[in-house]
Amino acid sequence: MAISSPPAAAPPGPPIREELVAFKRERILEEAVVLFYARGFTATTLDDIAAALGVTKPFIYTYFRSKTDLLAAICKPTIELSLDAVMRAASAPGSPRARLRQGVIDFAKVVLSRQANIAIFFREEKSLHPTALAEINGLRKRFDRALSSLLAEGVAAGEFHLGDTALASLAIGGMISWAYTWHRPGGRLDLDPLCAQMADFALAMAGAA
Amino acid sequence: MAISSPPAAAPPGPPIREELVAFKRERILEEAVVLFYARGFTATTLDDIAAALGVTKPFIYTYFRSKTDLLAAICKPTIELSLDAVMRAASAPGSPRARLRQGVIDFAKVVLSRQANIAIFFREEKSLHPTALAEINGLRKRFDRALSSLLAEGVAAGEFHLGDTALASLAIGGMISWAYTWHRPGGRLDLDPLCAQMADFALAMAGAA
DNA sequence: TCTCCTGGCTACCCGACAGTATCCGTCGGG
DNA sequence: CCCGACGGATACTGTCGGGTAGCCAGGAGA
Repeated sequence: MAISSPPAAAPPGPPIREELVAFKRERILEEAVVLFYARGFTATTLDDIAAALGVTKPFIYTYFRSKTDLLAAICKPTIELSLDAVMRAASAPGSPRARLRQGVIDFAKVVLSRQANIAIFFREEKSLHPTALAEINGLRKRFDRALSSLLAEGVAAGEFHLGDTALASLAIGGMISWAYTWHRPGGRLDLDPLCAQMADFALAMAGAA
Repeated sequence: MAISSPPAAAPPGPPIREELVAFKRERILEEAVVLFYARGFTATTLDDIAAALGVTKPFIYTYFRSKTDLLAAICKPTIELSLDAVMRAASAPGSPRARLRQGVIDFAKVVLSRQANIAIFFREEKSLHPTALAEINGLRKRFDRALSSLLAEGVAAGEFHLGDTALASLAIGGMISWAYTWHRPGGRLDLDPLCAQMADFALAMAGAA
């Protein structure tokens, strides 16, 4: 289901060759993230990305079908990681309280460690191919549902106190997601205490005082 | 020699003419918001906007200097309204608790009623002229400071319980701002109850249980 | 050393869009 | 009934960026 695989890569190819291809793709993505984040998607040309890599435009075209394909490859895996974080929390053992705390921490870590990717997704959503956008929005729906049902579980267990779990999941998700807007790596707070405080806020919102 | 018709719009110009100009500017902005919101800034051409208004491109150029000027005129007043909401709350009489509640409600109303403008700002930030962006970011700084000091006041009064008021103001501001992402007018919840619930979340985060 | 063949580069095309120079119809005033 | 001015349209230009066709270098095998 490789959303963006090299057009003419033979599946049973030589072993090392595949790794080379993967490595090149990864380097292209890295540089693209830096530039898209700094200048925006449309303001960044493929020539810019190629120049940053010390290659030329056709090089990129041998590893990605199009500019929007590149964008999708930046956004989708990051959203998948966010979903993973909350899914893990939803299906883990332990009290809803502990699981919510851990889920929020893991999700916050994804947001903060892949800040640029997150920012690019939310800013450039409109530039994604409709199909890719639909896939990603499916992931986001599952994210909200998982968080919401974890909250509902906590309410049923008497640990949380809130009326509208769907709204609360949007509020909690929003509070964390928003961090891509203001977080500056190497700022006043380190990653771990920051995530811990966010988790405290989330627990407060859930009425787990 | 009272030549009574200044060629360009002079401050003491004719009375009704000014209103006409303001009206045309407003209509242009309205249509631009709709299109920028739906398709994105760079994907929308000035010809598109002109067509939606039933006019042509030079018409727009007589009321706005450039495409980015149009963008600034969409974003800045909306951010000003947000700042107003929290400034009013900060300098109002009453308990910190009541003022935080009201401030959050007012701010949420700005976000939800001008959802498209907010979305455009956060998505197209990079397309703003650096000067305009700097002005807007100044407003946002003041927003955070005002909210943060209201929280500090509540802590001093013993009504709120939290350690880091600066972080809390980012978290609360983020939770509300994020609503532009998911709110659908005419959805499950009406405006007023929605804002009220957001205010409850904010109070919970402030430790005002 | 000759010859494929693969991977990357040079050089180009084409469409699109911001911004502008110029023209035209209309309307008020004399 | 003419004149001048103004609002707006038509039509053009310059530029820029995504995407592609075709060439060339260099290594591996014979």
